[in-house]
Amino acid sequence: MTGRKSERSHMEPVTLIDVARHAGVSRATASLVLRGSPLVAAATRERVLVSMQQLGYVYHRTAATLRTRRSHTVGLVITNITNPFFAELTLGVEDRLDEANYVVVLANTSESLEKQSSLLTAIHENNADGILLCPAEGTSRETIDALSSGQMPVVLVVRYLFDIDADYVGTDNVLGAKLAVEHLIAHGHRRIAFIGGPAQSSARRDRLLGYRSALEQHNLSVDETLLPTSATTRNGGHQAILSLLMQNDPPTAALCYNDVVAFGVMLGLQAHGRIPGQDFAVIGFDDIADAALWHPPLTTVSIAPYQMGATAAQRLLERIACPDDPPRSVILPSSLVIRASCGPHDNCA
Amino acid sequence: MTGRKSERSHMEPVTLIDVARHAGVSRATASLVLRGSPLVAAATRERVLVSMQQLGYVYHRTAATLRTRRSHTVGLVITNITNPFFAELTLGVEDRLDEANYVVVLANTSESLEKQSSLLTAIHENNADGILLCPAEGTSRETIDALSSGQMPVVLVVRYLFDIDADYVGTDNVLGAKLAVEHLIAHGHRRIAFIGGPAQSSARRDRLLGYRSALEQHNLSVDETLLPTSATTRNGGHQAILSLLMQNDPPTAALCYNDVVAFGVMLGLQAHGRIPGQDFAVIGFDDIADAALWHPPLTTVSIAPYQMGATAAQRLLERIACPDDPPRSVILPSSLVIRASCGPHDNCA
DNA sequence: CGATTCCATGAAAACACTCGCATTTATTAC
DNA sequence: GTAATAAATGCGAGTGTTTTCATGGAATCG
Repeated sequence: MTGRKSERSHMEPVTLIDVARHAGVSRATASLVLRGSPLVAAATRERVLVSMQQLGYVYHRTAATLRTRRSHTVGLVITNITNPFFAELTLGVEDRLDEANYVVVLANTSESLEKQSSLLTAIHENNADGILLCPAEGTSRETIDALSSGQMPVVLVVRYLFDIDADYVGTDNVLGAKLAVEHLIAHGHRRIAFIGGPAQSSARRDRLLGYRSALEQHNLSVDETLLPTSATTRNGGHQAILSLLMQNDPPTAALCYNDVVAFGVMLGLQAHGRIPGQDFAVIGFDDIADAALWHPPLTTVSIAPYQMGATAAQRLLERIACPDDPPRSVILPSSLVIRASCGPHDNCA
Repeated sequence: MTGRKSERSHMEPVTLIDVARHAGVSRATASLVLRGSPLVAAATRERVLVSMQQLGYVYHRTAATLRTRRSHTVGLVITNITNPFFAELTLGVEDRLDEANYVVVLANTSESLEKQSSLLTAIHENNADGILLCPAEGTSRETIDALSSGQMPVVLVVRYLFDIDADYVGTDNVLGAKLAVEHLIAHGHRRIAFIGGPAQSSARRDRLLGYRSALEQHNLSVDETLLPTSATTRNGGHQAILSLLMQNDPPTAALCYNDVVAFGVMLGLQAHGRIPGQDFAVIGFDDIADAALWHPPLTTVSIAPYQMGATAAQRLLERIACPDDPPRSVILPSSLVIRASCGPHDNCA
């Protein structure tokens, strides 16, 4: 007898026709079973399912995609896979899209335009039904235009582009930053830095807007040397605070572009012999899970990454369903979560 | 005149036939151009390329996959997207696979078997050419068998399964843990904890093996109450160290399952008024980028996540090329990176 | 100049599935 | 028992690409 296994190992993949033949029905019926159509009798359905089981059939989504022009796949393109903010956002996206029976393809650009461009075409070539995109720094409107003029539904997350009218889901960065800076001012700080983030991103610009507005409202001037950009990493924050502390008139507090940068800043302060929350006030942005665990626990602007992901996913589903609707922006609220990184008793006058 | 744009927006996607017609060749020729075949004259090639450009043609990989049975896609299934270890490993995978013109689909199980199973079938249905899998805790051999008997090349990364002979790329966990514990012993520690990790994973078991072996070699007994498992997160480490410190005879040092857990442990120590590196020695595992940035910098077992990803990718490519070769294990070396979390002057007798 | 070789090209068959429509079978009402 | 209706199934064409094979044309050589 020939070994069953070696037969197997060279076997052609089993198709719907095989299943149909095995179950004694036509392949159309088998297809209906597959898609849970009510048109097929319970007994028949059962028989077909058993055949699928026995033959080890696996659904050939690729072929189905070709026919239906629907891949049940969407791409999620983020800029920094290392940042827990995006991890949490990704979870929100996946949960919502799971419900709708979509598979999400996660891709990471590391803020590189070339990488982004090759990832986008890869996603496009694979017939994704839509794309969730956090545009890398310097992304041009043509990139988005090329996608949407090619019928690809796109919704921007976290960052938007100024010169293009596209779907966007983000948070109220201006308000969040303003609340944070007001909190610092209320604690008596006058020299307040704004640290980090990609120079060109809408997120940094808007947060900086809130920062400026709060200072102006309290008749404080903005010192442009206190606004360093940085890599959006712990290391970036680390470097930035170190060089700020070297200044003649160093700041006494900082609002950071995000929590990861804030962690780096706190580490840098410690390395410099300063104690965050005592010597120096630090506020983050995002409110990722780790923020509450730090020592001291980080005061930060909460922007609910999970919910943001879920909302963006929802928006994309709507866009896929109605490709001709006008673009919409969804701005989620932000709020200040007060912990201990601005002083032992953060509640102020 | 009808608006060009609205025409566009309802236009059928442009196919190879359109391109061929536009360039005045057959679609076969166009296809050859697409794949860079030397069979087509330079002038003709140019003409076709221009047509593609002008018509905005996008390659329909799905259709090509159907025909060639090659999707140029591989799945990478990890257990914790939040852990920078996996982020770095992912980078290694992507870089190697990019070179080979593969697209990697990243999927995250959060250590859930149901999630893993649904992700695996999704990847299978989408005709991935292979899968890189870090099996979630409790994964059965049947899961892998189902895949490979269905002709799907699989290589395990980071963790292996005991009862199955499959490709595997990992590190020398036993040696790494042994080196770490010996370092702690040399620093005079006698009560040494091993904290965290998924109870059933090969990685925890092997690291524990090295831990035991080092203790035995120095005639130290193993206290089973010092070996808590935990969620493989900062929070998990945080909780674990807190309850360890509540014991009658608490440990004075800990080897942690990985760096993330070690960070949590250090945070927990601080919250408990202890100073890691002075009061208490901590060693991590992985050597992710953040390890060097912590305060104090973390002594840890380096296992080169990026290289591990690249190696695993390489192994998968080989497996795809030669499906019938016998499975192979690749064990990468591990080494101890001494920094400051075991004392101010880590270099010992 | 004729024959041989070599290249470039086009026609058509796969690939595995879905969908509209036609056909068969079962159910019910009178 | 028959007709009308409803339910279940089968047929065949279509999805965009790759690949084989045969053919026609150009180039080369004796």
